[in-house]
Amino acid sequence: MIAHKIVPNISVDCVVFGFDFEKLNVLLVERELKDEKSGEVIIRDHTLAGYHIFEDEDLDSAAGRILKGLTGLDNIFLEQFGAFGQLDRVSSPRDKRWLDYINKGFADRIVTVGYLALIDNTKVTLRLKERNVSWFPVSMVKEMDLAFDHKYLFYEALEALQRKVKVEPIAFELLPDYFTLSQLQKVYEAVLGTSFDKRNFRKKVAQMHYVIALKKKQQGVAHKPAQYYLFSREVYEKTRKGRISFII
Amino acid sequence: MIAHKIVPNISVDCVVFGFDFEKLNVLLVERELKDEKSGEVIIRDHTLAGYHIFEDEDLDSAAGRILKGLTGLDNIFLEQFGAFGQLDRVSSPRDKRWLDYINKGFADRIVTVGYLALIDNTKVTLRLKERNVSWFPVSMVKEMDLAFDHKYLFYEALEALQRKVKVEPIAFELLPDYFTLSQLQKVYEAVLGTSFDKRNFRKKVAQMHYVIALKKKQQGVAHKPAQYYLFSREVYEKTRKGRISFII
DNA sequence: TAACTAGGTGTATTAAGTACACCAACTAAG
DNA sequence: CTTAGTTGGTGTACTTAATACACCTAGTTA
Repeated sequence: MIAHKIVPNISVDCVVFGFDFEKLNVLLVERELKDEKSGEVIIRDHTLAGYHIFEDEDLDSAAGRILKGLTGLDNIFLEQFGAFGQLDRVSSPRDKRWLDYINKGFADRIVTVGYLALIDNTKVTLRLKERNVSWFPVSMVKEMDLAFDHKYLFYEALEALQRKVKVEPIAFELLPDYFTLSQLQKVYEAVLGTSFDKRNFRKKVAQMHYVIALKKKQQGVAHKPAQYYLFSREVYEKTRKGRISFII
Repeated sequence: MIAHKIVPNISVDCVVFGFDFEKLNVLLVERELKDEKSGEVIIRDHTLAGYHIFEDEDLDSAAGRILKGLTGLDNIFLEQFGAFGQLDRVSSPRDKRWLDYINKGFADRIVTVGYLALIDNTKVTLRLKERNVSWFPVSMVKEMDLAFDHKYLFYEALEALQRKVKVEPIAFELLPDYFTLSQLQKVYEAVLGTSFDKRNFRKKVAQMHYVIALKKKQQGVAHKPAQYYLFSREVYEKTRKGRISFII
């Protein structure tokens, strides 16, 4: 492993969303600081997944590297949702204390680039517990105190997700390759915090020619088995409507 | 004037759009480098409006400061459209030469935060020529070589503008406080690069209750005088529809 | 074999998008 | 003072999408 040189004042934070067929979850890293002498825990709270960038990597690569480290996955959906450089980003006494202990060499003034990541829960669940990383329901995160300004970044990411999901086919990133229409509906409901009428929802999906029915059906479920569908990016790219209308 | 300490590896670039009732324009700064001995011009091309951030200012403040310097205006519409940290951002020989001469103290690896700015042309036109700054039609910029990766940033900003204008009432930022419906239509057409049917456009505007007819009319024009309208952000905020439908 | 569960379907109404043509009000030129 | 030129302003018919709403189906489990 090559030792990479860190850029001290630029970092990347990832807000990683996952869907467990019930609700939307966020990946948080537990931060724990023990007193050197007594061993007593001084700080225990949560942060987003983030780290400084290296001198020799792009921003996107840095985000990819961080996610790979936490989830073991490559090719995760990743998109910037903003850059954050408030002077008071690291303001609370506990954050300062943390930096005093841990981050000694790093600058006080850090600009962080926020990345929204969407992952298919069924592909992970793996190496999360080795590290102190776990899923938290979005509803719970809203009640938690996160380190630094990460609560703010979380909200910004959530809003970006809600904005984008209405306009781009990114909900599929939260589902496995094959999914049922009920699962698709639940993702939209979980992300947007609403509920849709089943028949109207399916009517809408029927217009999306890039959501394609498979021959497979569910098996071993205690009800009428549902049909599986897949999302074809290829068809999407070809048939996307160049709507030039505006809706404000 | 206080001397501010510069953050060497973080900068802000502004893509400033303006509308002259005909077409969309972008503000570019002429970059000129003369040979120290001969006085011969070695480099002459254009860049976006940008500069490094100061240690003691936020990103938004930095962007605001840069715009204030170029246009004299405060309270300009400003929004991030991305952060750019490619390793090869500064790649061409002329860019390297430029940095050798001018930017001696600065880092090679610079992350820049891109800001989209929209301004009402009628309020500027002022102090632009004192500095080597001027408006270029978007169509012309597409044909120009800009310094660094600024051509790329320009396209990213243009796309962000086109995306946002369809969904948020930002077209008004490009118009004076009072405007006619034809002017409003022309902004949309200039930004999106299309044309709309006049009657359908006006039908749509009629649904926007935050576009309010004034009693004033145009004067001294060689045709039927048009009515003036204004955009009320207040009404917009109150009446914006919480559409939870998705259109993909 | 009955109870349970989620899957799957159609119709009527309303709202919005689209295509399309003519008269009105003002100035400028003759 | 009349005409030409220019942009402003309006309405209708048709098509498409959004919404509201209720019942039968195909499996598993008790």
